[in-house]
Amino acid sequence: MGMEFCCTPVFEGVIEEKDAVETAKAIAALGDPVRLRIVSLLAAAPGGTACGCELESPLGLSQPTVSHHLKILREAGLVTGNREGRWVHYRVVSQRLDEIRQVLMPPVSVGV
Amino acid sequence: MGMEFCCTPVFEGVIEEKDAVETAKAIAALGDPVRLRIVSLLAAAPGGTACGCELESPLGLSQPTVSHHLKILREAGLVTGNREGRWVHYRVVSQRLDEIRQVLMPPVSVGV
DNA sequence: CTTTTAGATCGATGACCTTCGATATATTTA
DNA sequence: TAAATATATCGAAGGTCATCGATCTAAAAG
Repeated sequence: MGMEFCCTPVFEGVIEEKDAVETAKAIAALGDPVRLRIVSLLAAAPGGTACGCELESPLGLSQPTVSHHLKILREAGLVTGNREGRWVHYRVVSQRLDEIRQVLMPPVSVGV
Repeated sequence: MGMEFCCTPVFEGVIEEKDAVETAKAIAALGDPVRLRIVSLLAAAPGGTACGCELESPLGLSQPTVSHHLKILREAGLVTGNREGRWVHYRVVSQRLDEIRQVLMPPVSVGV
């Protein structure tokens, strides 16, 4: 119980099943090579945004498949989509990435 | 290319498909409620270790199922297992968790 | 209003994944 | 050696997921 760390350690107690299901769902959204690349592509895009149609070619996937992955990322809160005319501009939600990273904070106060 | 950050930003360039597959596999290993709880249980265990047989009851799963998940976590480098007599003492690999967290480092230099 | 383009949804298919009982292997104990 | 305990592996059943073509909705352009 030292508490000399900047962020709340994850596994102070044992994570409960209900929380585990919810957290795992968010992490699983990133546990796919296509979705990992989508996040990467959005982050590297000029202005940090890109529309779905711009992702199909670099990913080498069909439009429905890209739309499917974007939906999963959206539902996981990892990207947002703003419609502008015909296009939907997608953007990475950095705060959500931060949250997931904090969940994976190693249990420094317990280990070894 | 500022480099005013303590850690290497993730998405400087776009992650390549090959790397994405490998990284996604590691993240997917944590994208499961059971395996998330296993990591939590190991971290909370006295000395940071526990054998497989101690996990069955709190997880409410059969021995083969627990063994299956431990294998996935092992192959992802997230836990190590040291045999001592009849038991295999499992332990969380904090460094591996750190690596995954760094991969998810938000693209601060690009966003918004 | 018709055509064009972007995006979402539907339905199907094939692959993968979780789970278990049964069984095999490893190691200690009697 | 025989029995008991911990772990790993096998094979099967059931569910979930990624992917696509076809289709529908939304919005701009002609």
